[in-house]
Amino acid sequence: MKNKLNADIIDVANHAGVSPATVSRSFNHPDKVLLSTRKRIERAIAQTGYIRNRAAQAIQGKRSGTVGLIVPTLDNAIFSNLIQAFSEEMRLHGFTMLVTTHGYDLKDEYLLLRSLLEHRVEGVALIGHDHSDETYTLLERRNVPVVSMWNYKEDSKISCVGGENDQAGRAIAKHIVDLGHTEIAIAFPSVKENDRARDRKHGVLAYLAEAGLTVPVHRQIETVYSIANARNSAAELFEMQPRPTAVIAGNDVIAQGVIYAAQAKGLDVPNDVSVTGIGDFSGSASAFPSVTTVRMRPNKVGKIAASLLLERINGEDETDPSRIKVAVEVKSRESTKRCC
Amino acid sequence: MKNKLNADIIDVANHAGVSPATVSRSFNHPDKVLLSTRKRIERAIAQTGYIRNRAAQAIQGKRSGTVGLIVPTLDNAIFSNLIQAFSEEMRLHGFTMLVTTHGYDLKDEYLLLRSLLEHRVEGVALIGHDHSDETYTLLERRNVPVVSMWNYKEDSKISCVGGENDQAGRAIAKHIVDLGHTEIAIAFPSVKENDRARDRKHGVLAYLAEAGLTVPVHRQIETVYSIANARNSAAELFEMQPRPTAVIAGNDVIAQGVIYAAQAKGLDVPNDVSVTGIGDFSGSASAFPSVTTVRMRPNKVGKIAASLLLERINGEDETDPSRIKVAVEVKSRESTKRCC
DNA sequence: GTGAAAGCGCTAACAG
DNA sequence: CTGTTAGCGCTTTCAC
Repeated sequence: MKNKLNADIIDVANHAGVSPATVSRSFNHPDKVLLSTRKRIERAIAQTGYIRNRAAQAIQGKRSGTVGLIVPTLDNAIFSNLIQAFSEEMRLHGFTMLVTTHGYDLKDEYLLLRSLLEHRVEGVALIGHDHSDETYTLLERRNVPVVSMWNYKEDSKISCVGGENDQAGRAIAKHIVDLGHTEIAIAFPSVKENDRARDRKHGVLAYLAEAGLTVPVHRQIETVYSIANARNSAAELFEMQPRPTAVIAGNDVIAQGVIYAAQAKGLDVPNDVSVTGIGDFSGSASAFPSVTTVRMRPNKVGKIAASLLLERINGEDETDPSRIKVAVEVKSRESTKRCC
Repeated sequence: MKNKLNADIIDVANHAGVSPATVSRSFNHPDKVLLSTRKRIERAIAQTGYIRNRAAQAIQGKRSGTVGLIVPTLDNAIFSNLIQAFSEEMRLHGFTMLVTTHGYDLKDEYLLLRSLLEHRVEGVALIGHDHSDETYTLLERRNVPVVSMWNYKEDSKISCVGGENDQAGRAIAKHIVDLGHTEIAIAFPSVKENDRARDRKHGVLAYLAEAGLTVPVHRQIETVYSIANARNSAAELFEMQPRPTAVIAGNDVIAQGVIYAAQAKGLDVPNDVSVTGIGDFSGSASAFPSVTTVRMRPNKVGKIAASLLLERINGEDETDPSRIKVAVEVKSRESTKRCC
């Protein structure tokens, strides 16, 4: 009964005068242990300063108590809400989250997945549907519970929870068209390896086309995901003749950049130009002017995705993918106005 | 040599015609294995689809390949940059990050720390210096490499990397005083269990006091960390008589909310009122008006903290805490102007 | 340079 | 309800 630096289950057992198995049981099946012995064990745990070793537990081929999350980036607000919601739900159920970022590089994503699997995560959450073949193959081969967040897709290979980004694009385009705008510009991030942005952009352009409106290439700007970049890239938009009366941005951060760019040119939003985002990030409703956008409900998505994943983790058999659609909805606010 | 679902090291060994020990070695001490056998093993790995089991590795009492990160929240931009930088550096060195959030509840933080230790993280990163006694005790008792990010403190119990938040507060207060403002208001988050906010606020008030300025209580508003809340809480500020000519906010998000509140009241920033933040979050420089703030260099802090932690993890002996001060610097921008 | 064998800390049967 | 036993998958001496 030496005083090791880090007590193990045997030390605790000795201290409590029981066998290691009983200590183990009191953790994993407390109902199968007499209350009095459980008390004794608890005291022994406190005395020895014992902390369970999940690694030793995980090695039994069972629960590691972890889930993996792979996101493109943590560096901005996009995924913050989603991750927070997902994380909280997971924690509520006793899971710890391993988080990694691939910086929109799907080659990297595969490597990250591998490393998560090395840690024997019990489930994996990804963003969207653009993943490398290797990623999909590995997922299937290992038969890991997995869920894709943020984009609903009717025929997704894996379970998914999210809004229809295509619909989001159409909806916001409709909003602008309904307001009578015809001189329209768009500002989107790169759609490479990013199905969310691609779907949104496609939805916007498709709706506009159906409405008989085309957006000339010089009015389609591409910008990376930051207010600064969006503001810079958008500046040129307001020098064109004729000046666009509406700018549809791929997300709220870009929209905010566009608004700043307009204001810096002395233009008023929405009187001189209407601007829309997609996402309804926290802050968009409180900005001045508040930003018209499409609500995507990241909290809901994160929470549902976590539940779905937990179900899969605890479930016996792997059924077909579940797909849960979270409704998107245009939030009309101060940054848009009837045209001209 | 059956085709198990998930190959283990023995399957690989059989496939390669070597012993498990050699396979293990080729992972952990590749230089101790003949190149030719290593090749053979690699092929076997590919064929079997083997993925290392870190849990089994960690159980040897050695490397788990993980580090833990405990932050107050992921839900907003504050820590995004910091986390991203920290995470990237860790990943570069082969570590995977376990992330948890405590929602500014230090009781919870302790529990989270315990759960991270259950997973045998090799090191832990925390935010700031406000932690429960239990947390500090546990850290010391287990002798876990640990680093505190985001606030420099000369006499911290544990290693730390960050700017001096007290100085940040003083610096921004000086900026406002130098511009001739005397009717000053402040808008800060709760300083309970949050040493960063407390130090900043203290710095601001201390500097103002030294300059002979006091901020009456009704001009000290408390707001939670969001643009929406800040905007709401700040609204009353602009109804007071005399109206403050400057508002010092505890961070950039709150500053942005204050700016919107002012604009919504028809006030011009900075002509009617100057507003400052602290933090220089991404976006603050590109806002319109751009926000005068104090640069805290989250990327630098995150990266340095990671390096420090890695040093500790790899280092033989635990020396005294290292403390690295990252210089803070006022960024004077459009949201502030000489008074009256 | 490689293999055999003895655990790492814990859990899941199986007895009792 | 509790103890005994036999591993989980891997790493690390120690021989060879």
